[in-house]
Amino acid sequence: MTTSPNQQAIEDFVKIMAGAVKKAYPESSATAEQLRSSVTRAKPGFGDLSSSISFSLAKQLKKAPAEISKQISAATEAQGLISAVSDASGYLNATMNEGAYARLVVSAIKERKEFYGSTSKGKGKRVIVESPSVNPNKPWHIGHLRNALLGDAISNILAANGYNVEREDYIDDLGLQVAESFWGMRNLSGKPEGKFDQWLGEQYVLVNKRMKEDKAASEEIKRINERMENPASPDAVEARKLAEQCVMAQYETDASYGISHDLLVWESDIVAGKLLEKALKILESKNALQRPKDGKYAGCIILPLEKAKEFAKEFENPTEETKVLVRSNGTATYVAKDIAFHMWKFGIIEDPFKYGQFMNAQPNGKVLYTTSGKGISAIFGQAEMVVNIIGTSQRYAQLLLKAAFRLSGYAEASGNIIHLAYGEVSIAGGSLSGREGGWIDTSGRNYTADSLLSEVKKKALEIVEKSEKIEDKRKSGEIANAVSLGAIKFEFLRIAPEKQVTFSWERALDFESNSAPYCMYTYARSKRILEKAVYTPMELKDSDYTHIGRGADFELVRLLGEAQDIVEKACGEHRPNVVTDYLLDLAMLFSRFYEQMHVIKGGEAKEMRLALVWSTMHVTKNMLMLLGIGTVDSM
RNA sequence: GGGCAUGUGGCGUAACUUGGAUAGCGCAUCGGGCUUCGGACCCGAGGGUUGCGGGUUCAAAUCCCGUCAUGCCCGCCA
Repeated sequence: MTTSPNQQAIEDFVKIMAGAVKKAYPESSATAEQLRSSVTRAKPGFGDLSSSISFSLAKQLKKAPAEISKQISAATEAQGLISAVSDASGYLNATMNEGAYARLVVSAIKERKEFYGSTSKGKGKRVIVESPSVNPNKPWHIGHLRNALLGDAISNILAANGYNVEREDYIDDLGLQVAESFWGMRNLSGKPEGKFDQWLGEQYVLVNKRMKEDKAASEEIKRINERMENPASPDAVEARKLAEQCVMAQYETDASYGISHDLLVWESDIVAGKLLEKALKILESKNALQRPKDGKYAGCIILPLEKAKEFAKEFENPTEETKVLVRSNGTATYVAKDIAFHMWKFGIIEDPFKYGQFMNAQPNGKVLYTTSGKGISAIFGQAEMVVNIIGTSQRYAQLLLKAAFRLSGYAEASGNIIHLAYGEVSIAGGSLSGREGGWIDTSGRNYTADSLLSEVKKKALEIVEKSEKIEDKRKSGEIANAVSLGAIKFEFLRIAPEKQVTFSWERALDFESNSAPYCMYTYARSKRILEKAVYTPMELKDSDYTHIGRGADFELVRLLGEAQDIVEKACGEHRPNVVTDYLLDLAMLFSRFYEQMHVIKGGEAKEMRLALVWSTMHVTKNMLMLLGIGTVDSM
């Protein structure tokens, strides 16, 4: 287990305090854990680390915090990375030994390079991330994009914490939407042109309008949908082909955003594999189900929820006493299907799938597998943890899912289903409904992921072409592409997942400050400085570490020493915006450092400062990678 | 009717899970800085009763209760 430089400093501070507390107040008790959790990053002007332990001890000691901190402070003996401890209005403030800490941070980065910041917390644990699961009859709009970007970032962050991550995309090819599109292909006159998902999505809007006006068409679509449930029917085979063609087009969007997956799971394969029947059998054997003979739910299979009240306060509402899993006509509800799918995810149900190759040229170079009627057997699923990137509107459905696991005795799995609920994306004055066509803008600038990327690219190219820093103009397109992807991804990821987003073109096209281009600029800038200095990273001499100051240089060291803490936090909270915040701090501090102290003409401090530039460059790159954002050497 | 989430300067947001010193950052506004390592930058100024009202606490943006606003959910629909 790797301990970050910051954590090491905190440990030293904790040791010092433990010794001092014992000496000053032998009658008191403060555990290492209490001391540890009392430590925070110090406010500027109060050293490097602060502890509020005196406030907690005040009650049991019946003394004023200021008096306690004074006594403890007086009893401290500096050791390790901490050079001094003082007290101020009740707080204990520790000052780090700059040279020793800088040495620790710089050497850790030199040693671990692209792995600096990563941990082995989740080593050996399989986790499935499900995202973005877009219906296979329309293009991704910017809401789906938010989902996909969160899924990609969370997957990267989990992987950086040592988890074995499986990226899955669930394709609901049996929904009414697909039946509608299927009907449209047969009955409307338009012929596919352009990108298939875009075309199909536009047609879907037309079919949907028609359904409202034309009762016969509406009835026929419903019959098609019923036939699709039978895997052997010609309609099922044809509809699957249509959906596959659409998914193929959607994966061009995946690829253009640099996103890859491991597996597509098709609803039709879940049905063919009889997952639902197996799941119901298991639930029944655990006495979690009921089959009422009369009353409101006569003929249904239901999941009673009274017992769920004990563990989820959301179930306290007395109107929700039950959830229907199978209707009286024998068809299953969404929640039932989802329970079955999740039993497969956790390996509770034996794997009935065969796997084929869907694509072999993804951005990460890996094959994209798909569930299929034929193909090879392989090890997918069997996860210990499942992260579902699904909108907040599905909160209740996800709770029912967890409840079903809990009620059937799979308490551990239930706790390991994580619903990463993100706020849905809207546009000023409207929604992005696929059905109603809210994603289509008559100005030609759509709210699709494809359209967004091409608009942002246009703007980026304008800026790039004006840049004097790019010597090789042939690279302009490539650079504009990288900058655009970064800008878009960062703009979505910097906002906490649970917050709703109202999309704005103005913000999407702003590349200044709080943005990926700002962070990428830091990288390109540091890279160029190192080139000019003809720098090769090597061991610094002891004397070099005496040239670390107390200004932006040490602040930078502090931040660099926290990278791993950030990666752990982002993972534990499932919040990529922890990483974006860190990157902004890092870029800002680097700029300040650069303005304040000359690197190449830094005299005796030159080697130390170059090492900081080199370190910042690496850490910036590592952290951007977690967000799926690449770097460019010039921009 | 019930439940969940959100509410922070004009706008977009961070800190809330785990209470801690002066609520951080960006945009916009105003003022300053390129003959010096990359100006997609930096420095400075103004702008806040953290929706509102109570409570707990030495200490509340953070925890508890109430209330208002916004969004979403509460089907044998999909």
